[in-house]
Amino acid sequence: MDADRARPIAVLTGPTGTGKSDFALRLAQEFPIEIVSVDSAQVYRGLDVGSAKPDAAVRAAVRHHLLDLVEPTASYSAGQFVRDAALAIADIEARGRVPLLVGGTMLYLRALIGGIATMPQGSEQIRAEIDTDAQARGWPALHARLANVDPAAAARIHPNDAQRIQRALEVYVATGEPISVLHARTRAPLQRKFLCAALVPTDRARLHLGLERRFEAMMAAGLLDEVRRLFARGDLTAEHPAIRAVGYRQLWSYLAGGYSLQIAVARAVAATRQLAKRQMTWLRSMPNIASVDPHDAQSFVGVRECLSASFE
RNA sequence: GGCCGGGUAGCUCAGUUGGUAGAGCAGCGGAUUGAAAAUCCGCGUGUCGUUGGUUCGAUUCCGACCCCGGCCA
Repeated sequence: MDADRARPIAVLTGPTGTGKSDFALRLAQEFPIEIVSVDSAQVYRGLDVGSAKPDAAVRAAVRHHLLDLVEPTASYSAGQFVRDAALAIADIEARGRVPLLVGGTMLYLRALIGGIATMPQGSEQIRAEIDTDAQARGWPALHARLANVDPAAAARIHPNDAQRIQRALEVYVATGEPISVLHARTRAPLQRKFLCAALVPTDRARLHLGLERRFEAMMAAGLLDEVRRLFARGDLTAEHPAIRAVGYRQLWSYLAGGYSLQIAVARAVAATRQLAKRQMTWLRSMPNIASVDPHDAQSFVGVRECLSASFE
């Protein structure tokens, strides 16, 4: 058990659509691995084909954690993820097995590795109040209000970044403390080392082609029906985080009459490319991650080499 | 074949009363602390269809030609 605690935790990340899950399954054939998903869309029940969630057969073969945690009406979060992931890792290791973190939600990953400040979770009520205020006075006015109570945060947050202005004010209203002060108290949640490999394609054009084909495959696998089911529930709107996910958002707009299916698909594919690009921007800024090109013939061997110290 | 539109950034289009042009989207780079597959910031030289003519100067005016729509034969 103490040997386990000293052992670094393996992480396999990278932009969307690069084969992380496939590699994870192959690793699981060689080592006593259980997979911990690091994915902000797969936590929602009912988001299956569009989130590339492992199916029942795969989940029967290899145990997966942190899938289907909440209803799509709910709002999951990075803070919740850190707690859930820590519990999953402890559970896996307590049974003598080895966790492998797999996924591309970089904020979640960074929060787990580097920590996230202890702060109140989002409050519907406070956010609604701030929204009302913003409607009346405009976001620049709220940015100015933030500058009064928390100049450090205001300096870091762009006056147009409504979401972050709102969050900073929300935290101040809820706690009476500036969010910048809380951020400064951030500490790593786990006293563990991490061994990180990332699948990062060198050839951008090839990545783009792959993402387009992948989305078409999702459509062929019934993604539109899946979104129709969510649409028909009646308790979801385009504002819910689950419905804002890539693919779901665009098909939702199509169902709501916003534009044609053809345009929805084109926009969904573009949104996927943009997601992959942002994920790669994250990776460039994160230290100690070994990059492997998934198109390289030796990529699987490379990943196994990177992570093997965690498995033995 | 005739007439009418239109051919300008990868795409959709605006514009220049003659001084070589700009939006949206896409793309690229960046930020990222409980919505993160979210949110936000920055980046715009392209034979202005081709070719002659007029002009100090043409993408803009005139002619011819080519291509794409539509209408008429």
